[in-house]
Amino acid sequence: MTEDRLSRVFAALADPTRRDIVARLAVGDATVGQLAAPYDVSIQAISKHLKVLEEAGLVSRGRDAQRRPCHLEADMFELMTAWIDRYRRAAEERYQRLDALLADLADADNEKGKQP
Amino acid sequence: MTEDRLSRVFAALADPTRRDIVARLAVGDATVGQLAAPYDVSIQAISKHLKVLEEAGLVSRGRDAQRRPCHLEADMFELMTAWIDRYRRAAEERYQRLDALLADLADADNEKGKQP
DNA sequence: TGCTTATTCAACCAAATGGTTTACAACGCG
DNA sequence: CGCGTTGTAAACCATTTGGTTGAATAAGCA
Repeated sequence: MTEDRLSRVFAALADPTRRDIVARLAVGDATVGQLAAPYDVSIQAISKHLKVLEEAGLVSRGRDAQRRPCHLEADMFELMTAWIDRYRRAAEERYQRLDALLADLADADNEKGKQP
Repeated sequence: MTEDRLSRVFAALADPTRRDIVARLAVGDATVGQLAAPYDVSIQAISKHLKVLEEAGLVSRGRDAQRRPCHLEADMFELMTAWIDRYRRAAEERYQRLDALLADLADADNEKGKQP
């Protein structure tokens, strides 16, 4: 394996067409042909996009005769939200500490100002 | 503009080095040199990464003499979580509707079974 | 069996990406 | 002023990516 899960998930969702496909699959499962219909790119291009989404763990595929129904694996989203939340929260905490620090400094200044 | 905000944010975070930098900046602001120190790539490569993060709106840079302190813009994370949550929730709802449907079918079968 | 439908595989191409090196700009300091 | 420090810009290179077309595979149907 050359790249980790998180990288593949983020990279997969960096493409607007793939985000579109995810949005479509959130409504319900669909075949490659059904997913390709709205776009004016070849069906092979959509097949490639689905492979990327599958390798990222965002989509799984079953089999129904010639068709390969695609299914959204929403679990992968939690992996991303976990990552994002971790650093968003850290940044927020840092901001609050800075805020408190500035408030303290302001207080100190006020104290000083009271005895010229 | 050739690509939308969301695409740039996802693409920026698809690179492990850039996710590392975000993690580092969540702790506190830092200069390019400080951010580059842990890696064995050139400082120019890190500078490029920062440019990508900046264009994605994830990082902003001030100026302190020769130094250009980098600051994490945590707001951008909300854009992502909003997108993710939207489709995760849709997929969950769909799953629950399917669940209810299957339960109904099972009930119907039970009713049938009661009168042979 | 052969025909049609649904999908993937393979080879190819242009553009983007992540890295390098060299050169250059901005600033503080002696 | 000249000098070291800090960072960006430019040119270049290898690899990846998103697309194409044409051939191959898989399964239902006449």
